[in-house]
Amino acid sequence: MPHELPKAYEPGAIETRWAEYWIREKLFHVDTPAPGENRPVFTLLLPPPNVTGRLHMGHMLNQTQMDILVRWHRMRGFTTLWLPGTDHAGIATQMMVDRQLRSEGKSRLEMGREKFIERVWEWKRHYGGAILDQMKRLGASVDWGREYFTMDENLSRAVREVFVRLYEQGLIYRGKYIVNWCADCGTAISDLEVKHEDVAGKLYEIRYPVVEDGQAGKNARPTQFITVATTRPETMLGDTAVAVNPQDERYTHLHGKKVLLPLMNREIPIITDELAQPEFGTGAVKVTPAHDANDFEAGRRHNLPQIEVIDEHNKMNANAGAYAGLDRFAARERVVADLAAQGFLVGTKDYTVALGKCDRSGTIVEPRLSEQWFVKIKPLADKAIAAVETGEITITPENYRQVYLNWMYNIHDWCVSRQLWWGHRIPAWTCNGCKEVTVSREEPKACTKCGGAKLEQVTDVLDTWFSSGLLPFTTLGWPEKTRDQAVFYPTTLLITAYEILFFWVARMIMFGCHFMEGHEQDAAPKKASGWGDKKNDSVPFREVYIHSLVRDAERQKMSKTKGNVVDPLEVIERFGTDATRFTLAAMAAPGTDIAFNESRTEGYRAFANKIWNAARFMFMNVDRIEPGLRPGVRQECPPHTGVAGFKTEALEDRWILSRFNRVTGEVNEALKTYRFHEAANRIYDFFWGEFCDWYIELIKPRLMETAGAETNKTACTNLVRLFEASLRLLHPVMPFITEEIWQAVYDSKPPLKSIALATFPQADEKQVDLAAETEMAVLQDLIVSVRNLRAELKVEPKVKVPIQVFAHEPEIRQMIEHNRGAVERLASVESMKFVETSLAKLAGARSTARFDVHVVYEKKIDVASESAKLKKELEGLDRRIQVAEGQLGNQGFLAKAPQKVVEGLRKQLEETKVLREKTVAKLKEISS
RNA sequence: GGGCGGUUAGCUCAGCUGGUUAGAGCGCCUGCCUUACAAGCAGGAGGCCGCAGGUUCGAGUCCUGCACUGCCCACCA
Repeated sequence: MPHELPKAYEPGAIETRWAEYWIREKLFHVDTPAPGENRPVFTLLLPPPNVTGRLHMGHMLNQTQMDILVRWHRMRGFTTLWLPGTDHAGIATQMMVDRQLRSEGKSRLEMGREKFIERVWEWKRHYGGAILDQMKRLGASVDWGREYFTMDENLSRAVREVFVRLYEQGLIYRGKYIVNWCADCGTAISDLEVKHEDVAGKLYEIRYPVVEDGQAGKNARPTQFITVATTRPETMLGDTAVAVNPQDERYTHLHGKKVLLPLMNREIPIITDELAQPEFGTGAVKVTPAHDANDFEAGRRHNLPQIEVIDEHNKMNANAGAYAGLDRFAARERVVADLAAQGFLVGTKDYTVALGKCDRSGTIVEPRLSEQWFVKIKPLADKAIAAVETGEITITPENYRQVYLNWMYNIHDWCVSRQLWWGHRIPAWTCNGCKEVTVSREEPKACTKCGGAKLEQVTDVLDTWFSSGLLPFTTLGWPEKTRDQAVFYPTTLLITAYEILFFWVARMIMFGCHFMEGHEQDAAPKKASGWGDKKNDSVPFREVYIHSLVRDAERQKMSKTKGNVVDPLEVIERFGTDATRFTLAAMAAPGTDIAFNESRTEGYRAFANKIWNAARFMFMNVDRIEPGLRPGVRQECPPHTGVAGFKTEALEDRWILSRFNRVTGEVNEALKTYRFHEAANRIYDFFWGEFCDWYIELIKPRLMETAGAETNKTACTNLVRLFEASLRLLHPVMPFITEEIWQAVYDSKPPLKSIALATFPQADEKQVDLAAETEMAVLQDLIVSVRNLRAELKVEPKVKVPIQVFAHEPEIRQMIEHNRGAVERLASVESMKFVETSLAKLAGARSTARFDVHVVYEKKIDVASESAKLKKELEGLDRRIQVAEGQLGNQGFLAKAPQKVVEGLRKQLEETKVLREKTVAKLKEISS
């Protein structure tokens, strides 16, 4: 008994079954190719999801696109490696476990570092695989045998190696600088982790009394003031200067003088510095080196003291005098009130301030002076700039190239230390004695400076992106020189969301270009699409494709707080993975965001259902006509790139084969340039609109017993062959349903373990048949015309009508004659008669340039509405003729337009004229 | 303050390098249970392609300005 498809298409069961099968059979496992093996290579790194993550639509879009390309390459014979893994996600994971502990009434601090980290590992073992399990439901054809975790021992070793090397190269330094401090997370964060938000705030103008020469300072009555403006009055407690611009003549007389800092009664100097811009405010600015990055720089230029007044919990500290212990915002209110009371507040203006908030906790970030580790970025950035400027790495869509470059041009040193416990601990040790820091691959036995044996490892860990930035080579065995590296590095492509262009992509490029300098990829990797013959093999990938953002149906960004997050698994549950994948692919026009619309997914489930039913139709016939065909096909199934063993007996055969090849060409072309939507739509239109709507309908008679055994057999074989090839064409987008039907085609005994290993169709020029396409178009036109007429004449659906056809070209007439059966069946025609003169003027007739067709049916014509309609038609035709004649009479057009366009227009004009004549005749007839 | 994108049918969107009559899905209207499929079939209505100029033989497509809208980047108090 052959493999049966159930009557109803139920994606759930099919999809989980095949997802499991693919993994169980290790279908996507890639062995390291031996030297000399010459298949082209396609390598792709999965952007590692956070271990704490849950699958969202962005992931699904990302993975759908990757999987489409991966399957497509694999089917085209590339050695295709798609490398999966997860990211330890420092802050996110630590926070999650923290929260868990708190709910148990425990605390991280009581527990201690070691116990805590153990606990995180335990958490990871339990829940860390969740997101990858979800991925499996998507059908992602990754090599599960190579799965990694960024905290794996080998990857951690590589991280230490990188850190030490950078340090030795002078590219890592440590120091006390202003960093973005998140009190909630209790750690420094990088510029990228700060999101600015415009908020209505105030600009406070405060006057500082100038200390006059010869006066005894504090007790003297001030005679003049200098007014500064600030949005953060509480920081004035830590002011150590007031700056004016050296060019600003308003303040020349104050150069070298001092002011008395209100509330603190501290004398601070007036300095001249570019920091103060004459145009802004009063032109004088307070300088707080410990709480503002600009002021910090100015402070260094002028050797100013750094007075910290806010601590790591955002509370005022002892240096804030009377304000100590207050929260920074409470302090602000108090400071402002006191300044006003003492007559120092000149005014308050409404002012929009760009508040920096921590990306993760939402807390307002405090610029804070603290000891951190930094990567000196310029030398790395220079290489990363060159790689993109020279085109050694291409970025698609192209506008992101400039975005990337602009960011790189203006890059700042990268603060890589984090005051967390979970992550890669910085491989540096502080000597208990002399406080010297030793950076080393292994724990040092003695201090490099004083020789002391008591050393303690620095408690900070590295920014998570530090380790993920290394993945393109560390996952391939670096720092060892491995065969994997030789083959798979540089990876071919990186597909990711715009959000992490700087976080991740930029860092990978910097690290890759730096650490893989001099690397040469083994064998000549064949290009998926034109990245040319660029020599630089240090780059982490040759191409970057930035996909769009998935929004909700109202174009709103999905976010948990808004509660508009669409859970992909829920959508999958209802419509199936294939339909959901298809939706994402079909909506993924490069550069435009996707407003995820469920009704689209519903439509694509209908498409899957259509495929399903077409398959059922096929099997129904195969099993009746040629029960041995299914295994038979298996036997004669060599790897082929198109439709093998297809016999072109009839017009529809030539036509569908031609269309298949054309569509195949278009699909391949579209995938080459990441035009997923185009690939998806081409297949959709072909399968539904051509294969199902026309081809299947047209061959039905040939499948009927009355047609005879030979005809039956050919039709049946053609159907199977074409279907099988279409499944391969569709497989990258809809892997599950295609696998299910493909396996059934071979009666569960396929020539390969999976359609995923079969060959992707390639267009064969020789099978493109223009004549067949033209003839078919006329035939379809004829059938549709009759259907139209029937509707117009309100012919009862069940009634078959006689028609008359006039075709002045003998070839066309002959072609229609040949396909008489098709016309009769598909247009509910009782009989078709050819006539020798035009039928154009008859009521109940329709004309095209190629033929007139008349439906013979008694029906009173509504003369008024009919002639109105004809007049409107005529107007349109006249307009077209006028435009065309105008163009063709234009010397400029004739001289400059391409031949093809001119000729096309001429032909169109001729046809329009024929049609016009027919319409005129008809109008005349009706009106008379 | 800089930069980028969007504006096409009631809704969601295609329309690549300018070229013959601007497309699709959903929705809507009419009619069909035509033995693969009602998650279907057949037919239909619906568009000054945001506005104003310009370049061109020819503009939804290129340029300029404007309007509305979204996003990103930024240490001007």
